[in-house]
Amino acid sequence: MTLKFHNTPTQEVEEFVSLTEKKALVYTCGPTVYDYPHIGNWVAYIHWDTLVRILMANNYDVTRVMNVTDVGHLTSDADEGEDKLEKGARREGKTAWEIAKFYTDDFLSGMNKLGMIEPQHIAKATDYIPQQLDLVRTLMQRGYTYQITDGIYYDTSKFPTYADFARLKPEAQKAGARVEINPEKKNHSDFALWKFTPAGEKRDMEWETPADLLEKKADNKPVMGFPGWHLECSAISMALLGNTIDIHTGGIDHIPVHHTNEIAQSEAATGVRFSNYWIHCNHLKVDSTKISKSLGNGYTLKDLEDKGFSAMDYRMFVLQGHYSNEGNFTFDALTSAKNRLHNWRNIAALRHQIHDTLQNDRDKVASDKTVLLYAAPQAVIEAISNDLGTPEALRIIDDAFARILRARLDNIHRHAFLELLETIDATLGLQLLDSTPDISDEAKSIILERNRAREQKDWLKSDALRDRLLEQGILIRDTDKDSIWEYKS
RNA sequence: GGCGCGUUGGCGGAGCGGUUACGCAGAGGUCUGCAAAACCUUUCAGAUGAGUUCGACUCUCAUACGUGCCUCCA
Repeated sequence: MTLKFHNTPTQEVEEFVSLTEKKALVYTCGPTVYDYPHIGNWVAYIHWDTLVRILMANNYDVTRVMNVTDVGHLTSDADEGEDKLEKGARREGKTAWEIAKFYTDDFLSGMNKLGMIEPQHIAKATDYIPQQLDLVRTLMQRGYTYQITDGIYYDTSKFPTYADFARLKPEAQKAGARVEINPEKKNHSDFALWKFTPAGEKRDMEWETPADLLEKKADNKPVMGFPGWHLECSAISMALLGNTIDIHTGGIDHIPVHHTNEIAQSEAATGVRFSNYWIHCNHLKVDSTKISKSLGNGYTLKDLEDKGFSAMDYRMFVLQGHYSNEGNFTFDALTSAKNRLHNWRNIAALRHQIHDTLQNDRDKVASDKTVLLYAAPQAVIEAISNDLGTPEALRIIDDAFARILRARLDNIHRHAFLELLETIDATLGLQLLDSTPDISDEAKSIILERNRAREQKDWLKSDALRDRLLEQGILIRDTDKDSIWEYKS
């Protein structure tokens, strides 16, 4: 099967060809762990989880790295702002290290709730300080750096293709820029590789700047410092995956600055292409407007849970939209997604109610319905392989489920049905199988008893038994042949 | 000023060059011991104007409106 992705540099949907056959090296720009992630942040990770799943469904051996930014991410890219971690630490009266640990753990637990496949490597920026310093050293030796008062900077004018990736037009951009320009910088787009701790300050997180990286030293005191944000992704990616990787993912906001800078510093250092494919997801709006702290619409998973929505409900909501489109979150839309997932679960639960022999299955192969059901898993994989077309995949699943719902239980091909459910869980991570356990033997015997009562037209008894099942969270609906149970919503 | 994304039926929101999304809500009906479900029907679907085409909601261009990025952010 052909895998295709929209590749940012070419702005086209391209066929995916990996560096090594059937192996995929993937790098995901991870969270800055200074606060709870909001639903907009999670959109990206849900899409990248789908990316990993569809690679695996196409038999790729995936090695994925996600960094955790636990140092150096400034609140402003004018390279003057505070470090987010240090700021968060002051806010909560803790050290930056404690803040990083707390929010990293919270992030990982969120990934788990959302049913994500954990990357093979979760790399903390602070664990890769030597590699980052090595990268600065290489860039220095190649003449790409210069030192000013507050740090060591990358000279973007030395990298001729700097503007290409994001199709930047530096002069035009300047006109509308809201950034204060650091007068010591040679070019507007130059960025800090390594920042010096300001004189007289002591940071929770700081490292000694190696002497050979400093242009000149006034005295013999160590110069403390910390990495600029862009440096870590390059250093970690190259350390764990090599100089060139297959796919680098991120949000669209990363295109003009973060990824542009990653490419500049990585390719200047190695002389080879940093990543063959760049996949970027669009942003999520809430109630048609941007997510921002001041509007109070940056809901967290916890906020959704408090309102009665699970992480999986939210995952369904995200999968309903395409990653390249701007999404719009509303609680009505989330309710729709929740209902859809609930309906799907009830359909998944039908597998407990089909009692087949192999012989039955063989007989059913002949019918058109079962043929269509057999085609569904492949169709789902194809849809997602085509530039992560999850909305199309959901449509295919709805189609297949509608056929199942209309069919009588003994007309459903159990094997094909199970295969479809397994494919859905493998590619979309909705955990339909895990979330739909069989009912208890007691409940089953109540259903049998009720069926006997119905045969005897003892409606009083049958309705009483139905109420008893309802108390256990089990709804019964009678069709002309079967009595089917469902989970109460 | 530059770079993007969007505009679909009562609401939210998809796919597709020629046929149903789906969810929520309303109305009528079929079926049913009842309930539920399912199914059928229904309320101007495709911002506007051109173009390509035998044929466009789907491709191209323009216009209008909305919205995001160009400080940190997914």
